[in-house]
Amino acid sequence: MSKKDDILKSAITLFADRGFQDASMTEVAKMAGVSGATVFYHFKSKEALFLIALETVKDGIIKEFDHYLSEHDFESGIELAEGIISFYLYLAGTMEEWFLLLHSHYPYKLALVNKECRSHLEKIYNSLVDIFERAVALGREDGSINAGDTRKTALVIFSMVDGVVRFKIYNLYDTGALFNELINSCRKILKYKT
Amino acid sequence: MSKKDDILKSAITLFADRGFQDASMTEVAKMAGVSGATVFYHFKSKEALFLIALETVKDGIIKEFDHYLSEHDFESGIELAEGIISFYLYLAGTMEEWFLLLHSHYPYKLALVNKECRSHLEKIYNSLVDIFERAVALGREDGSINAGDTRKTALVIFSMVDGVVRFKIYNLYDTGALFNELINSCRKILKYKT
DNA sequence: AAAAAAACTGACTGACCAATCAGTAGTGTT
DNA sequence: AACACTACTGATTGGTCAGTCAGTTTTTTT
Repeated sequence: MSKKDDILKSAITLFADRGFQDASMTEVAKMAGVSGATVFYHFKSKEALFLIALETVKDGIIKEFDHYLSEHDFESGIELAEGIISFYLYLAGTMEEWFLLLHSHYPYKLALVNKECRSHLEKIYNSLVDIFERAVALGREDGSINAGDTRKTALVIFSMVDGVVRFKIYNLYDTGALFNELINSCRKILKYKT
Repeated sequence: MSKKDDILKSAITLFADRGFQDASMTEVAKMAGVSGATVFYHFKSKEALFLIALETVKDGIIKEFDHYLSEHDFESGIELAEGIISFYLYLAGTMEEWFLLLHSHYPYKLALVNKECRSHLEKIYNSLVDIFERAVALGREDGSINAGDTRKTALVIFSMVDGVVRFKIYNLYDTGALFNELINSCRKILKYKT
């Protein structure tokens, strides 16, 4: 792995763990084992480094979901939906850094004034909601899902799952104990007519 | 309102809007219309000010819910649950600062090393989940709710509602358009047997 | 009105941090 | 070996910030 990659990896860890403002470029450099000036040689500013970190997270999430969906077969829309939910929770456990970064306030503040940041966030959330939406649409075709508006149903399911992820990464509740209840709740939302 | 109150009010606004690290004591002082040193006269450190801000939010949320519940009558457990959800979303709209503060990363990081912070957060979340749980328990008694485990059902509903609130305060989706879908989804989760 | 206590302030300090720059080391090309 | 180019660094700078302190103003008490 190149030093540039080391820096990027350290940056993701530190931005996730401490937030943008509280993670210093000196710390990033130290963690990556390079001098402070080297960080600025590879990334022109702290904000630029953050944007590339966010882009890396974006690409990672999309790639992981593509891989998961291509490797598994599902018998119905509702099974696909349950698979996606399980994988989302699994990913939030193994790649906690990504989700901490996405749950921090900074990117959403930056998005208000920075087009690139806004674009990354939109891409991430649209991709995720699209994945949920496709499952709902499939289920409505095969009869396993009877919920009303496809997009809105996908959004509510996504809100719920992401809400549980937030509880997990902020150490508020034990998500493991909640998994079955979450799947059951989603099943009810999807199965029954609105 | 005393200057101490002015300072506290400004602190809540700035901590919510910029996060702990990015809100400076000088800015708090400026917004409150006092000198920088006055802030330190009333609050011994930035962290102490944050803790009192968090405590104020805690008291505010609990008081608002107490007031709402004492002023309204509900015919069944499920109606109570729907009322609570509506009021939670309403509060997140009118008192956005409180929820921004609760959705920032800092208090949860601080809670790992600071007992008082941990205590405030536990009080807030336990109070809120208890409110949801009482509605579920009531509904199970009067037959309007048939979901399984009371506590876990309350937790999942709370996750979902708080997830939608996060989308709202981070400007990700229009929550207004999602309100009916959210209420319908909750109804399904609560109404049907697990 | 005098004394005491509380509220408040301007000026300052030491620490930290993002960013710069001049220069050095390494790597490949001719 | 000379050249060019990329990767990297130590030292420095200008700015910001939390927190302190000595001293002033305001309020309360006697």
